Amino acid sequence: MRVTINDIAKVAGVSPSTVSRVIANNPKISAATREKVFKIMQEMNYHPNIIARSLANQSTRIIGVVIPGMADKAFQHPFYPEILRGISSIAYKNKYNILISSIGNPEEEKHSVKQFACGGITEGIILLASRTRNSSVSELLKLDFPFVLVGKPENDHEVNWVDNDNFAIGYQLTQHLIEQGHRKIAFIGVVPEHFVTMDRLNGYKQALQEHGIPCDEQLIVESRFITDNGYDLMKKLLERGKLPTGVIGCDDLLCFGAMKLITERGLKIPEDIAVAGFNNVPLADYSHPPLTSVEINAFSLGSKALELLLAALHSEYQSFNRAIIPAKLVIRESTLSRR
Amino acid sequence: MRVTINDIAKVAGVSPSTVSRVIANNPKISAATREKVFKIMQEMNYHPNIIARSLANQSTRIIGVVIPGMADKAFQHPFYPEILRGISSIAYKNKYNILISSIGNPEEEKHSVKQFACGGITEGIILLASRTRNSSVSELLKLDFPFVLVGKPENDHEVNWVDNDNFAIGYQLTQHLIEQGHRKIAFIGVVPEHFVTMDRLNGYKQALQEHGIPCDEQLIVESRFITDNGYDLMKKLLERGKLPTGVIGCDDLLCFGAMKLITERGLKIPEDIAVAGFNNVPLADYSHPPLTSVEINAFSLGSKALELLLAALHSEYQSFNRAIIPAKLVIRESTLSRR
DNA sequence: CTGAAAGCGCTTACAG
DNA sequence: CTGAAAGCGCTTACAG
Repeated sequence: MRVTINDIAKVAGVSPSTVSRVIANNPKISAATREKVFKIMQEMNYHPNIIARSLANQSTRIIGVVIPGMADKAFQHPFYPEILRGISSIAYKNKYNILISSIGNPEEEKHSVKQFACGGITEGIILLASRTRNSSVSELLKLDFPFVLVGKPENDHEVNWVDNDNFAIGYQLTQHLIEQGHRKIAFIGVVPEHFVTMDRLNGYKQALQEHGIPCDEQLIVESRFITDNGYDLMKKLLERGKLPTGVIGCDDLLCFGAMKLITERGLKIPEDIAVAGFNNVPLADYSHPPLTSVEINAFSLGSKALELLLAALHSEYQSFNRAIIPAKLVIRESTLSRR
Repeated sequence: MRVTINDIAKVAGVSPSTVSRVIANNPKISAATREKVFKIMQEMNYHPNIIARSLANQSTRIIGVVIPGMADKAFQHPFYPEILRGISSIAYKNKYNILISSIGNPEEEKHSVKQFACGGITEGIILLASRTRNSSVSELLKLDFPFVLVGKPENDHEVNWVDNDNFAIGYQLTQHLIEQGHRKIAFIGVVPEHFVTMDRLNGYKQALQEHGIPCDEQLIVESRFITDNGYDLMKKLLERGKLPTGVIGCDDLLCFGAMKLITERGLKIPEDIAVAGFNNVPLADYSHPPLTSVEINAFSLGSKALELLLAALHSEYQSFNRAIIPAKLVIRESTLSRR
């Protein structure tokens, strides 16, 4: 069916080895035969079979991306496409391809990870963390298969990982609100199983403490899922009889919901309540008022993750590396008191 | 290094063929040897090499997904993850894997498409349309490689494709506004190169016409990119001296921007201006006020696309199929006049 | 500079 | 029910 190396070898009157060497740009081939073979390859519309090459080379140039959150609606967060873009940009530069896990539930995730790691399809895996206890991490560790985690692992030392400094981010955003004169600052959307939210919360607590503001646990609203909506969380907060002057939401999307409730209650943002989020989603600019947030550079999280992975694959010596991607406070109207 | 079929054959004292048959669950193998071989496979932690199997089978069970819009920020639209989820759900059920194109610019896209199609890695391709003139379509057509387009092609007849009926959707949404008493309805965000937006616009025009409302071209605001923001488009509209009572944005995200400007100008939604969009992004529920939109079922677009592709791959006879995914008007406060 | 041969790890008619 | 052999389409030491 398809044109193979043998077909063009025959037509060119050379051996398959020679054709292979022409393709590989082996310098030992004479210019004459190189030309001749190339011409015939063109004419016969030859394209190397990547699978065969992978088998012979023992190298597939495919990396797997496992997205645990893909099952649920959270996957619609702009964060994920940005990470994928980042991964993809580095993949292209290094002639790698990206295989993504097709997963609905944790069962399928496990299966995907196993298949990627044991099936010899992928050379390495990028795992997008979503839960604190990620069984895929221990699985990959057990298999001794190269991978990079996007997000903080349970144990720093045996894993390659990339993340923001979420503690610092939480601290920074809280400090910004304190500087704007707030002392009653709520923190909504903490999911205890998610390191990200816990780290941000701890940053918040630290900032309060350093400014001599006692931490009121009643101002902290937990959430069971990262997808819970801010509207309900905000409502829960108000039902506790707490009326903060500032609200930090663990994600911008939560903030939009919270802002809706605040407005419905006839309160003004930022005059009555300032609101700030994390992740700087594109819409943060277009909410009403525009939302102060923290740009986490998801693109860089992705590209750096693949860089680490490729480094690990091509390095002779094993080491466990970590990369912290800088984040940046983006101040908008939702936290600007006009005093 | 890795355990191969030969290794376990030796240990089990059978031939590699037998091991292969055990793996393939060939019924001709005796229960006894089956058990024995399975046990040793377990003990030795054997996993078949997918690449080798692909080469022998001439079947990779990998399908490629090419995302032309991946280059730009538009990829952050919740639409894409949803499509991917849809594709992925069907992929998992059919034991297929998904390879995504790593592309930044049209050049890279072309390269990806060629590689996927000619390299023998993927058995078929799902192409997410983004431009009217998609060179990848003609490329794949020329290569006679199986693919399904998500979005409407230039020529219906030679392509498998999946889409919503965007004309009907545009019509439906416009009619809803007309029913709410609006006669001065603007339509913003038309990108002439995008079939989607043109079809929706034509539906709008048709609805106006059927209700005896003359179409005022001044009320239609074009956009150069799908990523243009609604804030600016809305501003452009108002600068023309046109003050509609209803605004339809070609995408919900545009509407959020438009709503921001409207509110800034001291106008009320929906009392002064009703706003409605398409695509029903998750945030439509949480905007202020909640945004009327059209649910396009992106998940189904994706899953149906893969279903069509698999059908095409496994069918003996070639045919060009088309699937229209139903959409549903979701009415929220942004268009509910309280008269 | 080029070719014959072995090998990558599997599958599958063909015999028996 | 099982094995020996050929083959999938490449690559790459080894000779020459």
